[in-house]
Amino acid sequence: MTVSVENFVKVIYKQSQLSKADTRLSTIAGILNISNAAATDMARKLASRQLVNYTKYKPLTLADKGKELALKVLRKHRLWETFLYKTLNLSLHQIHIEAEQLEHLTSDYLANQIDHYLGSPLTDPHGDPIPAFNGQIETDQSHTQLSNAKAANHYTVARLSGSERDFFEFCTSNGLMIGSTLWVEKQISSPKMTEIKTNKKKILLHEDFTKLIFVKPAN
Amino acid sequence: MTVSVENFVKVIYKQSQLSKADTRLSTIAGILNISNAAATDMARKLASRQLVNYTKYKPLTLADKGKELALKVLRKHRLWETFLYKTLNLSLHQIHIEAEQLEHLTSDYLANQIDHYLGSPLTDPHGDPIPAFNGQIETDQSHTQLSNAKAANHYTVARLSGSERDFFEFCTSNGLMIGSTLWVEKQISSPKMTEIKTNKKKILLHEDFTKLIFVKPAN
DNA sequence: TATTTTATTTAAGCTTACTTAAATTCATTA
DNA sequence: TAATGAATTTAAGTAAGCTTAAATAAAATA
Repeated sequence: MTVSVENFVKVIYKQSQLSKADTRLSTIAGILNISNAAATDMARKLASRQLVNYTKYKPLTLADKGKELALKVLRKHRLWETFLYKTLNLSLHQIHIEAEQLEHLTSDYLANQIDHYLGSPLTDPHGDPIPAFNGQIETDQSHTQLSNAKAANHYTVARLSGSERDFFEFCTSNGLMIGSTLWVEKQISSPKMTEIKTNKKKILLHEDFTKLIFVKPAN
Repeated sequence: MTVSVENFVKVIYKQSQLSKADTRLSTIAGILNISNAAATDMARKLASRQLVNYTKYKPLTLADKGKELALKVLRKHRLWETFLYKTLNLSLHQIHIEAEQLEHLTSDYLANQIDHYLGSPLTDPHGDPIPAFNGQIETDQSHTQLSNAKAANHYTVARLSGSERDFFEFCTSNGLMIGSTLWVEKQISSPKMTEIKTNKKKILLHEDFTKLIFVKPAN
């Protein structure tokens, strides 16, 4: 499998998992930074290889083999992130950058060795679930975006699903780490913002960030 | 830089370092498992990019930029080998297999982090020198191939420069590891073989292996 | 030195993964 | 429902990295 093919199915998979799933061709092409024409081409080719279900003018979906491949790539990505975080202490942003490359040239054998070394973790340092060797993946339905959290409630940070350096630096410097608790002061509707309290600090967060922060009710 | 380009300059560099340096086009093509025509093509292209010195019908040599690139790739390869050996305990053969892939998708930043984590080692687990960030590389002239060692002398194993599983498994199971000492009993000329003694065991080694085992006089 | 063998190059062609530009289909809305 | 605009597809073309087959140059040998 080439890097292009792996990224293509990976992006479709990730898009299909979002609350607002959008797997239209132009969306996929946009994320991959290729032309729509190139995406059409790839879609047809991968359909002939039974990786993608492709009907002209319809959104793309993954066939079984394509989903399997996407999960394999995602597994390698997240195992690398966890491994680099633990051994080399790279930042949340940096592990993503490096894993984005390494995921494509990692053998199943090496992935399993890393998994074993780490004690088969269920999530990576961003809180994203790590698919098992057989493709099984935990999908905790109790997670909600901070933008949808209810005011006057305690929550625990469960996932930081951004990929930009600014986002991670903001989170790190404001104590928004996996496992930390926060209090939702209030939700503001226009522009969509959320006021929260962490460790005595009050922070006003724009939707751009609250959509990327997943929380679950604190026990 | 693509994988093909990196491998091309890497192979030229490694060939140029051998005692019997052979950088003819067909030799390079053979190692890379591509046709001579493909190698000619690549040589011309890389010459135009100032990576390779190419004169029709002449052996290939590296230009400064090409040597720099080769050393960068080699550095990443050997850092990965050392890292995987230390953290994951992979075998001497396995670290080579994995590093062969990872070397191409590793940022300079990540390589430096690995280097720092390892305490800037001078050699990898096979005894091969690790180029520094600036391209400096140790070339210990006191190493000789076991096939050229003098009979009735003590030596220390300094490098195991093969890449096949069989070779490493043989060395491992016969106590031929970096740093272990051996006594050269005698050299046999036809067929070229070497009789050695390690830890009470006597072993008769064929040139196929003794050419790959580098030793230095034991102190 | 002439001939043969071997190495290298040239030529033509293929696949992957892209591009831009034009044509077509779909969805929306007047 | 007909027109408009956006999304998608088709068409034509490019670069990288290969292939095989034929032509040519270099090296070896008689």
